[in-house]
Amino acid sequence: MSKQELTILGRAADDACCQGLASAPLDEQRAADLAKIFKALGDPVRLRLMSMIASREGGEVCVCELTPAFDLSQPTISHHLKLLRQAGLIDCERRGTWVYYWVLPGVLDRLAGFLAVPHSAKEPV
Amino acid sequence: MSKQELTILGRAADDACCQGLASAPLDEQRAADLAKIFKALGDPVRLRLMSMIASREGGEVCVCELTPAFDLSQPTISHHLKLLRQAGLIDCERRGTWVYYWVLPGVLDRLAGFLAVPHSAKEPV
DNA sequence: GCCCTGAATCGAAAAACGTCAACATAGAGG
DNA sequence: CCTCTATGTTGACGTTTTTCGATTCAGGGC
Repeated sequence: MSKQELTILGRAADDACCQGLASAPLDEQRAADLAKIFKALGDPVRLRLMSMIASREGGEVCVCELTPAFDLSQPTISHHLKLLRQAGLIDCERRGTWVYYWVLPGVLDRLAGFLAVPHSAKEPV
Repeated sequence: MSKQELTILGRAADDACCQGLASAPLDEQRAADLAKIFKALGDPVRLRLMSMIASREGGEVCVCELTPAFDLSQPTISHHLKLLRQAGLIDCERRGTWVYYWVLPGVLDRLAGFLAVPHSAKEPV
């Protein structure tokens, strides 16, 4: 359950951190990988899910706490969580009856690093 | 041509920078505003467009330089540029026959700040 | 004025997406 | 084993998105 295409996209975000959006034109492959990540964040429900998970003390949230926060059916939430997982943003683990989700460490920081031009690159001092 | 809904979404990203994704669960409104921005970046073509514009020495690119970089029709590129503009990420100006695009200053940094948890908030030291 | 070039808009078709109801699966606890 | 609860999966449907060709608009030059 916890291994999907995390590696690929994780790598994508990883590489991306070292060559930001504004440092050079993206090649098609990297653009495709990164677009998948941004697309995952490009939905209000998924953004809120991410926020609920990321802001959680302890880093983990049970699905049973996420679902009732929305006016959506349980399968829909499950579907959104799956997309976030396939984008390499979160992962999950079943523990008895419940499933817990957490944000993969470093992903958000790498993504932020990709967006923000490294200060040094901006101002050569 | 240069004033669309830039203000609204620009504000959204602005507020967001002060209350990151991981600091507290996003309310519906902010989630919707921010999702629009991420959705704009959630397409390979638009990501490449953003990158081509952002990485440009001088900060400006003529559409006539962007269009031939893709295997897509001119109207399609024009449409993607419009979406990026409506998301508050770029702006443009006509100069004679040509139209030039640039990345709105600070937008990418604010977005990055929204994603990356402020270091201080992470480690209270 | 007329035409030419660059870019945006319009209208339509195909593909992708978000959502649900129905069903399937995984554990816990009898 | 049977049942109950918590999640994931499937199939379908309406909406949105992506893309194009055709058209329109804006300026420059004749």
